[in-house]
Amino acid sequence: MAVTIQDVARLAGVNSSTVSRVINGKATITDETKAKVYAAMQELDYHPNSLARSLASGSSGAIGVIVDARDAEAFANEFFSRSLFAIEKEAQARGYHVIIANGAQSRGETIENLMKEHKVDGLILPPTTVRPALMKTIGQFPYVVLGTPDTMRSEACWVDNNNEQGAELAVKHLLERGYLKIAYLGGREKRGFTKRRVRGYEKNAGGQRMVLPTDGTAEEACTVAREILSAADHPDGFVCNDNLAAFGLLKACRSCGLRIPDDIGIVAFDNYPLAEYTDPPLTIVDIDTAMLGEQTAQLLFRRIKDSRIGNQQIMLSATLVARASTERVANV
Amino acid sequence: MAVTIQDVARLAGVNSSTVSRVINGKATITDETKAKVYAAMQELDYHPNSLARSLASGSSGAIGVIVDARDAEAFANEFFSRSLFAIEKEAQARGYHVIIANGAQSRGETIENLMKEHKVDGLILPPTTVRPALMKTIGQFPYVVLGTPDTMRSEACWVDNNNEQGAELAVKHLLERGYLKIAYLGGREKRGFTKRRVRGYEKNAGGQRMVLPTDGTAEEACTVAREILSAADHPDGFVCNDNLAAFGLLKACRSCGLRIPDDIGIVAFDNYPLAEYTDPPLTIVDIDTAMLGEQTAQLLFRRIKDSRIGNQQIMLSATLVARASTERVANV
DNA sequence: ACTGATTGTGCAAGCGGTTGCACGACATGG
DNA sequence: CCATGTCGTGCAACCGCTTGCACAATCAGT
Repeated sequence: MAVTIQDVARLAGVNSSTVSRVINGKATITDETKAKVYAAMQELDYHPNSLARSLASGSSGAIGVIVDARDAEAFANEFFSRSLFAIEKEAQARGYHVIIANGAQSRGETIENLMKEHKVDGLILPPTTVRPALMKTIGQFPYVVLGTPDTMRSEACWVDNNNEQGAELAVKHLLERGYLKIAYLGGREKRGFTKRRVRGYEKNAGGQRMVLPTDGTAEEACTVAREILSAADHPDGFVCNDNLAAFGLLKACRSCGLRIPDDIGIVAFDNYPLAEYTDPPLTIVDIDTAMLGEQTAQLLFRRIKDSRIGNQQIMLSATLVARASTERVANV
Repeated sequence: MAVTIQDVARLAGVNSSTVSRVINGKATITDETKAKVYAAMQELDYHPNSLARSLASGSSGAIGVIVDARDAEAFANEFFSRSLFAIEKEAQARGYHVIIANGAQSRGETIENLMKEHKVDGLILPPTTVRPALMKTIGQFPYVVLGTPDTMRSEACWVDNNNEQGAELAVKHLLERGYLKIAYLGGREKRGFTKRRVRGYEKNAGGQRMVLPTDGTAEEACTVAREILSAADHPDGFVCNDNLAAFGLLKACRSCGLRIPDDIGIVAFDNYPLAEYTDPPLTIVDIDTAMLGEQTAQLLFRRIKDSRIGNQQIMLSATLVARASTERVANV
């Protein structure tokens, strides 16, 4: 049916192995022969069958990106999408394909299959999948975790942004701007990255600790915030775990008649395009998701190429982008 | 190195072809033999090499999803992400993998390679890739366009939501609520889906036509809206091309001292989680992206299974979700 | 009991490439 | 001028699985 390497060889008057070598540049070939082969390929519109090539060469030419998504939200979140974009870019530059797979429903099965059935040469995993059981089977295989795993933190191979340091930036900024009583709003407290952000918050909040976890929705953030803000000595500064929490908080402030940034200061995590279009625009802790994806992919490809490269941990730092939601003149 | 089908066959005391048949259920096999084979597979922790399997069987077991993204935004947009989630779900249910690839930089090359190198059994394409040249090569191959192509609209195979009807809903809703002068804000007018939305707007706006295209950013929407709103007889109803436009418009209204929904009514396209958390919450035209992805994937798999299934066009309808941004009592 | 259909399994030829080994041709050095 | 290298290409095995064909064994029908 399709045109094979044999057809090309026949037309070019050489052996198929020569054609293979021309394609892969794996040996010294006369310019004359090369020309004949190229001409034949052109004429027949030859495209090597990547399946056959993979089988013979032992590498699939693809990497797998596992997502842990029970619902569409995780797929849709900016963090994942933007990282994925960067990952795909790195992969394409190296002639690799990206297979995405949802690992949520199938506890590890998907991941192991991708690996054991030779479908991918390497894997990018979400932190939740890092468990001793899985690591035992996957340990020898090229993988990188995108995020900090809760367990096996110092053994696993991962790339993450520094959530703890990000939260520190946020708290310091609020204090500098003259806010006195700082709370942390949003996020499921059990989640790894929330825990680390909370830790960064605690370290710098000067002994105070007011952590207000939610179920992750804007709605609950609003409810929780409203309750807190109705108390007499409510906080005047908030670090929000994400944009949803910030939106809920904004709504709560409106309904309580509190003004931002005069009465309340707000810093939110994540660089969300719309965070600049709230009223007022939100000061944010910027997570460079593109860089994150890029670094993760680069590390993975390094490990695919050279299996001796051991596990390493890369921590990228976050930066603060000040906007109007904390624009209070200090110590008024 | 890895355990092969031969190893299993040897241990089970049968021929490798029997093992193959057991795995694929392609023939009648004694229960006894089956049991032996399963036991051997278990004992050796056998995983069939999908590469070899694909080569022999002629199908890769993967579908490709092409994204047309110059920047990360397209990847990050809800539309794409949520559809992708649904597509992956359908694929996983059928034992297929999903390969994503950015087709933006490489005009068609990526797409053709995916197909011609037998890397995928089918493709989901963005509307922008539908060109006669590409269709000539891809026409015989199972594909579905996610969105309405501008050219070859009636020949190509696609699934889309009804943007025209969605815009009609929006305009009718505004008129019913007593808004009189309706404008369309946002979107690059050249883009296919924007064009169709504008058409739906025009049909129902009762002869008036005020279309305000932008470069797609919230910033420009804000600038454009501010200018329009400063005129004496400015519009009192807006259909926004997306949430970014709506956010820009909200900001413009604030700065002009116009109140929503009393002075201005707003309907925005797309079901964005935060659209409920603006001030006031936005009335939206809900595009069911999950359904869109699902239908697209299902159609693709039907075509993969049965190559005689011709090109078809599926149009899903949009629904309106009324919220406070249009909550004006009619004819006050 | 004999023939023909059915069932269960083995054999071996692919699927379309890659790659170690071999070998002839030509260049180089003593 | 012969021994020794290097270069360019062909040969054939192999990657691990699928599948058409063959064949022995079992079963049903008359």
